[in-house]
Amino acid sequence: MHESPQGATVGRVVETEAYFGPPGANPTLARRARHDAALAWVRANGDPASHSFRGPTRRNGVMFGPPGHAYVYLIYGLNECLNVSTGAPGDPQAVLFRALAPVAGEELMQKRRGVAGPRRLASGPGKLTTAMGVTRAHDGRDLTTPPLYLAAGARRRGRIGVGPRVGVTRAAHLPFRYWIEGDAHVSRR
DNA sequence: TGGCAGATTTTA
DNA sequence: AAAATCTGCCAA
Repeated sequence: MHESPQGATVGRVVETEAYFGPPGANPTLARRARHDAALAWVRANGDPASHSFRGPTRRNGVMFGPPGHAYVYLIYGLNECLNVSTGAPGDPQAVLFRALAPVAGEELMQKRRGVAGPRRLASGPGKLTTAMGVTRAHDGRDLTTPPLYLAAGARRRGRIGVGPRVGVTRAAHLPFRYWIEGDAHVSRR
């Protein structure tokens, strides 16, 4: 949910990816058999695909701070990506929000996206931040309080798909991407 | 200090 | 398929 001067936009999270840190950290996920091997690998090798893998920088500093804060960075020179820090201070984990199903403020999302069509307004990490009006100005913000915050809500029925993270070349085998199976607003491959 | 790869999206 | 275009990282 983002309450901006332009209006409010709300989305239901339908796709995320998990990122961990350097070797020896404490990777934590819901207990699933297929994750046991992956988490053991991360404990030993760290997560080379994570921005925090090589230690703190000006860009990734939020990942090393307390959980529940926005980590927003620029990718490929033009798109911004929104993450939430999830590890305890010093444990640089984060979850990338890859796609939302619009719930409210669709007109504003369309305006921000510069499109007329009602569908697929936030089906990708860059499209998501554009639609929600999230920029690097939100980097470090507490995501538990307005204007930009996460709120508990009813979860859509359906299985949660699990697979490799998109666009990742290092540690490409790790199954840390999650999506609502069958949801039309998941990003396409 | 230069070169390049990168958690992407859009257009030809 | 390829451009747009910024950052962090590593080599020199």
